[in-house]
Amino acid sequence: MPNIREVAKRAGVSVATVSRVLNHPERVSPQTKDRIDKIMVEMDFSPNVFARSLNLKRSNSIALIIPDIQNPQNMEIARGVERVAHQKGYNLLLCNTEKDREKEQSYIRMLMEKKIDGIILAFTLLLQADFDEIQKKNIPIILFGQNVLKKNISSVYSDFKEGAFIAVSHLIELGFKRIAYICGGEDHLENRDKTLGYKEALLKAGDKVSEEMIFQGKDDIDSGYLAALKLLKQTPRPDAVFVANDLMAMGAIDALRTEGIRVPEDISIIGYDNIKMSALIEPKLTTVSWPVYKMGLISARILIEEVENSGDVKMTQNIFLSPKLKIRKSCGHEARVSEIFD
Amino acid sequence: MPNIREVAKRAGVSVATVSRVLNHPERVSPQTKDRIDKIMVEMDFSPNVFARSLNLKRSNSIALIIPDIQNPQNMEIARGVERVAHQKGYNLLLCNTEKDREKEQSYIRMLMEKKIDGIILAFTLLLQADFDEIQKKNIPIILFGQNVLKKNISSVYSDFKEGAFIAVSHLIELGFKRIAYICGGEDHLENRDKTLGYKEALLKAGDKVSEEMIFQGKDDIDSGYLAALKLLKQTPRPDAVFVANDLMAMGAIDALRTEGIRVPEDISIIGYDNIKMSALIEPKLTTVSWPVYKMGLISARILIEEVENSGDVKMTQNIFLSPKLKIRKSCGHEARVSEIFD
DNA sequence: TACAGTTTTACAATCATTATTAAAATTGAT
DNA sequence: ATCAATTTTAATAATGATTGTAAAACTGTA
Repeated sequence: MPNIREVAKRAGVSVATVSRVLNHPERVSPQTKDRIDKIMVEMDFSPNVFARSLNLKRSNSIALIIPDIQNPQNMEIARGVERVAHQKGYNLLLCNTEKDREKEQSYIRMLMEKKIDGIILAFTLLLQADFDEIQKKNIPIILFGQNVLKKNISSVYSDFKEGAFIAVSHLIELGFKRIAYICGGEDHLENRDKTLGYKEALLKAGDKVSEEMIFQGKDDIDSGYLAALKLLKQTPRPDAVFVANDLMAMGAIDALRTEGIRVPEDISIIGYDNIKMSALIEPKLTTVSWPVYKMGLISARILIEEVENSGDVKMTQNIFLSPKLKIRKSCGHEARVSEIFD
Repeated sequence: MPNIREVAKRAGVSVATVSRVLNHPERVSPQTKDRIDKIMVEMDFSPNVFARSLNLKRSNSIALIIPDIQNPQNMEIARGVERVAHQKGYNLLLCNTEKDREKEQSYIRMLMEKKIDGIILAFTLLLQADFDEIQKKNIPIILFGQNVLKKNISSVYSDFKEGAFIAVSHLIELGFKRIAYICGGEDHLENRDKTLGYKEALLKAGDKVSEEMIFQGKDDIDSGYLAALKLLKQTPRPDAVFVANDLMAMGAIDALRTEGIRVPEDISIIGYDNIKMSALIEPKLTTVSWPVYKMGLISARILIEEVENSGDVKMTQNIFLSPKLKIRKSCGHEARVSEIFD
């Protein structure tokens, strides 16, 4: 593993010239550049990144912090981010917080010490104090999926309140009267937004919101299963359920099936996320889709932009992509429509 | 962001002493250690990782290379690896090759330049030449899921040939006579192993292997769907299918359902992987399970062990975990058993 | 040859740490 | 108080690339 000095010696030039070939090739004559390039491959030389980073104060890596690596939506973010990062020559550090604020904070600390170039924070549990800490260190961050505009922090988000509103309004239009709600962990802001959307849709339709119709889940399959079992004990039994994500919806459907309840004939279900699997279960899940992968791409792009233009005045971008209803079978659309016209 | 010199000055000691407090606290008197510790918090000092790495020639990060971030099994590996890495104070670089050998090579090159401490290579497409390259640089690697022992390279694997053998043997025991096979990308070694297992099981049972019963998939849902459609055109129609992974199996079941073929009444399906979702579809999928998450944990553990003991003589470990049949509904076990006793 | 313009050099400083070696301080025993 | 042994600290070198400055060595043209 040769260093720049040896390359310079072999080429009969100064280290400054070799360095310039590496960093400002336009300031070096094409002939010498070619010659030095050749010698570098020949010697299998590549500049020592540690030394370079020490000097430049950049690591050429970005980090993605997600709450749950087992959630396919989280992985879609990662897929998008990885793609852009690799394409732009950045490494991607993956940080899975397991929905644990302490682990998230520990990661943040680790990353700041590591002098990471930038961070994408998805569905964060951090508090304002934590953000202040990060901003003090001047590390660019992108907030992903957070519908709260923070001063000087760029964000990429989808409106989960709106999405929930659309979903529940759909159920209302189909004529359902007792619409239950299985919500996700309330420490996550986007889940609170969904709750707001659920309530607002009911209120707008003149229905009243009953807390007994809200069942607490924890964003994963098993908690969806459990919530559905509880929900069945409710009398009168709900005739439709809005589930805050597809994973829980799939758990819920599984529970209903084991209990012999038919979906959508006995109960309609609507999910959120439009994960790939939601089209493979029986009945195919009606759900709210939002462009996670694309949002992952965008996040990485604007993060890297911020990293590379950190000299200029900072431009804070807040990018918004809307959710859309994806109608399939789990709300028995066709069946219901005819019922309505009975 | 103070440096070690400023801390030293403030404490009235030399930088060497501060450094020793950081790295060999036992070689420093408890009083001065305490005093300097206090000053370090006070000044919010943390040692510069670039300078440290430059000196120590280690980055404190490991990389995980996987072929497909969208495959839940791949993410289970990542989950295990991330857990151990974080616990031991390492950062995890995530590299998604998208099953592209060029991208995999480009990552390897990037990582070697980055002087990564170690690499976990899952389901690699690399050739011997690539390995030689890596070994020349002396970077510890762990091969994941590769049933090929390479000299001086530790590995963690499950026997996919055996798993396929178990699956197909199960179908044979259930009395199926025309057992088709939807295989995964043949450039992946573990898929070739599964093919071997499929053939061996048939041969052992005295059945003959027919190439027309083998359908090429590409490891994802859609290719499973397509393969199933082709399979239906076969006459006589297969009465059971071994699918090389659950993702494709789910795609296949979806195709069969759209074509009005019942599973397991008309065709039985057995998958591979036992992904969480496989228990949520209708019918619940019979499949072969293997401990991916655990293997992820182990991989990270032995990798970090190798990284940290790189001074000692190297111990090559080859760790093996066996697959197990998970019987659910998609082969119509109960139904079939009774048929057999008719 | 002289001149302007471009390209390259030599050298030092910088980044922040750790390892090595040598020196200083402390301890206990006499 | 003295000496040796031990502990603790200091001083310096090494890690490898980047950058800047001032001087030198090349171009080609007139």
